[in-house]
Amino acid sequence: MKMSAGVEWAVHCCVVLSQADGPVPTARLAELHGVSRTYLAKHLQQLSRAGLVRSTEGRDGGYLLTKDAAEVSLLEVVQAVEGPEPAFRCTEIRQNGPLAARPAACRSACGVARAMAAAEHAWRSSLAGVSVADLAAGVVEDNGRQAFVGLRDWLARGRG
Amino acid sequence: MKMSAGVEWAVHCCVVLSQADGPVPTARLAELHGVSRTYLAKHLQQLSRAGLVRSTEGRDGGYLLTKDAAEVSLLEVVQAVEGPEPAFRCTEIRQNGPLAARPAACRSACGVARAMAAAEHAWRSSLAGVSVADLAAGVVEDNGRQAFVGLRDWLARGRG
DNA sequence: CGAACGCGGATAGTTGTCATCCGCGTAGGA
DNA sequence: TCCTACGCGGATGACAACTATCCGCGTTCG
Repeated sequence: MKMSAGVEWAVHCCVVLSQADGPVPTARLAELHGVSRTYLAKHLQQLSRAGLVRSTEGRDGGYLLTKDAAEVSLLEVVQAVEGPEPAFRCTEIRQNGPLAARPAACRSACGVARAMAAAEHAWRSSLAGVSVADLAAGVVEDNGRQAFVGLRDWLARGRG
Repeated sequence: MKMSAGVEWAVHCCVVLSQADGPVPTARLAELHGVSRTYLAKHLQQLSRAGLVRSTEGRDGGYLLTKDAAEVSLLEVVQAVEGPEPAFRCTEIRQNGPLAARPAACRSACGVARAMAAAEHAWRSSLAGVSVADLAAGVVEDNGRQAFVGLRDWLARGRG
């Protein structure tokens, strides 16, 4: 059970976008994080389709957060990249074999699926409780207040 | 982010084993659940290596739970099949690029990794709170008390 | 001894992730 | 008007993981 590495990239990009003054192009985000430009573009497109991010086309274009960073939860970012499907998929094996449960008893999900769903709900709730703004605050806590000052300078240099 | 289908098989097998009077061979478990015998064998070997299940070799051999069903958590079964690695793997991209965080600031995990780890901890806690005995009780609740009577009969017919 | 069983390795088919490239449309500046 | 920088979507391919099967080996019991 592994999460795509694109999730990590997407989250960090959202944190950076929360500090940007204008649109940030893919190439800048890729250079900043030291990752593949073309592949990062794919994940940014996913964020765009999910509505978390807005793209400005044409020259001087780039990406912007669509909402305030405090309104964007980590869960939204993860699901934009990973998709909404739960990790556990019940195949209803209780309906297989010689002792198959009667369909009448299968109107509700089986106990195994219920327990798995509850665990994933706990996971999603935890992610939903963290916003991009919280993550940005964590960076300041770890790296000092001037951490984002350097970032804004570097982004502005790109716009020359 | 998908979980292996083998997890579902393994969990259902544990519930069945909790109701068995003696060793149950792989072929019987596979027939009962309508799944591939050879592939299920792989997952049962994983449970065996994890110590959740004990194998009796030779003729009339098969699998037994090593502990009381109330002592076996769903988390143990999931991790026996899926492995212990977390779904999110931090690649420390904060140390990449022109504005890399100083190594000194990276002694602790980055905020993103911390949030992800907290969510996975919530997931594991939820799974740890459910035992195989709880799942068996759920089957009785859904299918009536005689659900496992038929199962025990069917398993005994195999030993006939 | 023979039959039934678990164990481990070898082997593929299929799917999903990771990554790259190209052509297209769009917007701003010279 | 043209050029350039940019996002978008499709096509493509390398690689790993999951899914599935088979075989030979050792063990146990009648």
